[in-house]
Amino acid sequence: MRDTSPEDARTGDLPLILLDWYDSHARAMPWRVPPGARKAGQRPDAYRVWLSEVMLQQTTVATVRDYFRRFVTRWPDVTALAAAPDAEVMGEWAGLGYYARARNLLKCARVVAERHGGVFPADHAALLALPGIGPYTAAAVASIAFDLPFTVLDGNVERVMARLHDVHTPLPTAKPELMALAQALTPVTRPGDYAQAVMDLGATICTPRSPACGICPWRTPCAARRAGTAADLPRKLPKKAKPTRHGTLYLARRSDGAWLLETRPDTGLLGGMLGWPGSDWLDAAEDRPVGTPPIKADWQMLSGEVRHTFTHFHLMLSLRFAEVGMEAEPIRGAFLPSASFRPSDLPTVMRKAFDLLG
DNA sequence: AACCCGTGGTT
DNA sequence: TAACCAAGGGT
Repeated sequence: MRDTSPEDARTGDLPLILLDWYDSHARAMPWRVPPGARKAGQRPDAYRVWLSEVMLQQTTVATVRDYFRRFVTRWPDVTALAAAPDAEVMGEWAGLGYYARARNLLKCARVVAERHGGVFPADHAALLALPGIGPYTAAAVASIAFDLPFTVLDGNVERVMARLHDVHTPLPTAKPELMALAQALTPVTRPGDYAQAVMDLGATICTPRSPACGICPWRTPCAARRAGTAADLPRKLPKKAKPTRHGTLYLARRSDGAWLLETRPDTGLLGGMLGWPGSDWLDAAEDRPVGTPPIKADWQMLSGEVRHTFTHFHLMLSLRFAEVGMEAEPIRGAFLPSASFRPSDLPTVMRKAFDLLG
């Protein structure tokens, strides 16, 4: 067993202290190879690492687990994913949010399939050049899948570094400073396990609200713990208030059970996703926007209302419902046969509207 | 550089 | 209940 006394901290062996902690405290995840197996030479599949990392962008592990399992069951490798129809991938992603991720996921899979022979490049710069792979994900795949010594800087690492070094500069200004501190600690040995170890530390011990400093493997060298500032770090610039927008959705059911839906344009909010036709969504309107119905029908207003909050605004939607005959011609959207309509293919705000029908 | 882009759980 | 937060990337 390696020595983890305070002596290590003073001699600057923080990475080893953390790796020792990780060896016994690593969280188990479907895309992860545990530290014991990694030491025996096993490496995680780069496709699974990449897929999990994209899903985990701004998304909790608990939410990602089931999506990840469904994706790898349906598309076991990048070639299979690259061959999938857009609508199937967007439908499987529905509910996860940040739908540009799914569009870029497909673009990336197709580039890897066509230009890299179906193999993810073991090269940081080549990874960074792929759609949907930014600085964090490139470093994560390079280190976790290929054990290349790159430094991940996500929300966890920012928090851990801000506390370890008692950095009071608010985010996002502090980002370059925190990156430099994180890079200085990244070891050449086991960089993949180290990257996952820092994130596990941030997720389980060095948590945002009440950090468990008493059981932290870095409690001795931690400057914020010494200063009593851990729970207040990292500082963040205040966020803008969210405006409230209003709009109307139209839900039409044909006599054969088909639903009138449209695929949204692949740019902007809910881009590329299935949804109910409706009005524009406007700020604090005196009169709620009604727009133009997508089909000629006897529309009835529903009493209920959909409330939903996006990243940067609240939304309140009123609903109108109609039953139409087989001869009816949509002005917008297309009828989707009930046999091929899965409510789970809808983004959450649209599924809320469907659920409101009962 | 600043803004856009989802959702669900926690406090 | 409202605010905060999560393995960020694109433009």
